[in-house]
Amino acid sequence: MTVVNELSTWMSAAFQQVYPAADLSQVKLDVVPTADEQFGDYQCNAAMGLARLLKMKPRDIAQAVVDGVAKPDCVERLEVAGAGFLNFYLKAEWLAQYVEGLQKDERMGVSSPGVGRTVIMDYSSPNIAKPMHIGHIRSTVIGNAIDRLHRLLGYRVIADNHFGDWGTQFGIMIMGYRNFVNAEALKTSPIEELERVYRESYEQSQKDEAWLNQARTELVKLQAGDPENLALWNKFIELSKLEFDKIYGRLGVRFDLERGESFYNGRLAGVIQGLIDRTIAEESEGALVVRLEEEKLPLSIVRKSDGGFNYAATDLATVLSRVEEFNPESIVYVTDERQQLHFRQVFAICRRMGVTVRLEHVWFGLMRLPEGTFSTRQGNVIKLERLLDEAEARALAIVKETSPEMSPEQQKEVARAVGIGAIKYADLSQNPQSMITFTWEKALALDGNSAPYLQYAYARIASVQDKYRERFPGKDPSAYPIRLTEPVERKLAIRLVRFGDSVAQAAAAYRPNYLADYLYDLAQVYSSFYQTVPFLKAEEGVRESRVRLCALVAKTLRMGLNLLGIETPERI
RNA sequence: GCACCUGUAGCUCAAUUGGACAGAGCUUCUGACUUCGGAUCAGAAGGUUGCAGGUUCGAGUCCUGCCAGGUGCGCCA
Repeated sequence: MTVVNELSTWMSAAFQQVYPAADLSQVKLDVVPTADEQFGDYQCNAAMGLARLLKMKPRDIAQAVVDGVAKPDCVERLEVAGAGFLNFYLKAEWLAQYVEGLQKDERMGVSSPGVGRTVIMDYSSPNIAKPMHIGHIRSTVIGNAIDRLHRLLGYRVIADNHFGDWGTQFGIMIMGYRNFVNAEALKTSPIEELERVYRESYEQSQKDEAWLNQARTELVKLQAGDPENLALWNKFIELSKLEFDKIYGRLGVRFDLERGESFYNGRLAGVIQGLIDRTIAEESEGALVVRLEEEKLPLSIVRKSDGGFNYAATDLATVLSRVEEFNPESIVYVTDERQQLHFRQVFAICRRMGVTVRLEHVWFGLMRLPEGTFSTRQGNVIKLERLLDEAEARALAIVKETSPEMSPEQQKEVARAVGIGAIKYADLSQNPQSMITFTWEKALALDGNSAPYLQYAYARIASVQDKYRERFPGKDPSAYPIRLTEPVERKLAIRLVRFGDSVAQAAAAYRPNYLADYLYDLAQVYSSFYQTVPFLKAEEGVRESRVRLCALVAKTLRMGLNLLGIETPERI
């Protein structure tokens, strides 16, 4: 149980006790961390909200609680301040005790609300036969962080990479392959060659009607199971997956399932028939549509007038299939903002079909270049591979300069962790929904609020601990109690205590940046601690207490960064 | 035309979902002991939160109207 939960529970009971007649259900009684440490460690803002309900002054309401109810054990002082805020100041000894407990707790105070619950995560989902570019990194990195957060909270997470492997692009693709492919190029860089072939065939189709018709024919043949086209299609998938796996390997991303859209082909007709039978869908201009006026949404086409199914049909079939097979509590999609309407329509249709699973669309802002949006056709895309290479190269230049004593292999390894970490953190530290303008400078920043700042803090702690063992061989810091005497130590302890809440909050809101914020704040307080008080030169007892605090910060940073998919080398 | 999103310091972004005087980083300026890693720390400067109203104890956050940008909207996924 986290401190917030404990205090919130107490707070509710306290209000209940003092105002038994009031209907408290409509007021938020939660206790939250204070915005500013001058107002204590935690605060409750409920008294202001209750003022109208009780027809009393907020400060009087708060004061009555302070006077009328015994404080919880952990609280030193409970004060009424400002307009009617209730400020909690925790006891130093209790804090120290709690922190001792965190050291023994492998989970660092993170609770397990997800035990026995299943969530399906649908993220990354690149298109077959196209290279991954910077537009794919957000879905992959944000989705993976949300995935990891839920796993730690005890959820059974099924991460599914829902490849785009069944679009109309395959007709054009097959035509291109037959006419333009260069076997040599296909061997050395398969995806780039496939992309080139696609582009050429696409251009041809734009100016050549016969070409386009032939492409359509090839698509129909493929969908009808033509062995030759099927073989080509499988080849595209195989080559693409090899390429994707390289990227996923570098990013530390793993999926439990890799089911492309084609996996659901066999179910499409049945699902659509169900919509017809239940009169959810109707015919209009030859197509089959679902009208969504009640939901105030534009209608959705679920089957084209030529009888073909589109992505709405696929997504519906996917939901039904997932529900049937895994019975999840929720399905979470991580895609860019352009798909908001689409998912709202799909979710609305699901509800009409009686699907009760919780459906969440976690959308993020489109990534664009300073000169505008990028697109495959304009050819101004930045390949993900190149971005990762560049990040590692820049990190390597710095590592060589600052850690010349390391072996070249070690430098490379550190540069990898730092470079990839920097890229991920640049994305995860901001609100997913904000639109981001890509610049090399920002994506690869290595100072200030960045992954290397956190990794640096971690590496310094590792160094402190090595030096401690060196200078005081055989000594166990845990034999000494944790003492919180300096203000900065108390500040640090409060941060440690908040880790569990921070993780829970980030997961519940699907907002990894809450956790990134927390970690950055923790590292800042630690850096200040590191700079202002001596560890190894402090007197016995104080020294051990501080070394123990260092260890706890290290543990928290390691766990927290791991949740963001960022590594923590012992030396950087 | 309709719908959704965004607008916060010179730049890039936060803001515990309605809470206390709006916070960081970058940039600029000042300082850090022959001490545990200076990829650091302490400090300064920088704001009418796009504009105008409204709701209430309290608004960057909610409502209305404008302005600017982005995205989507019957046969691509």
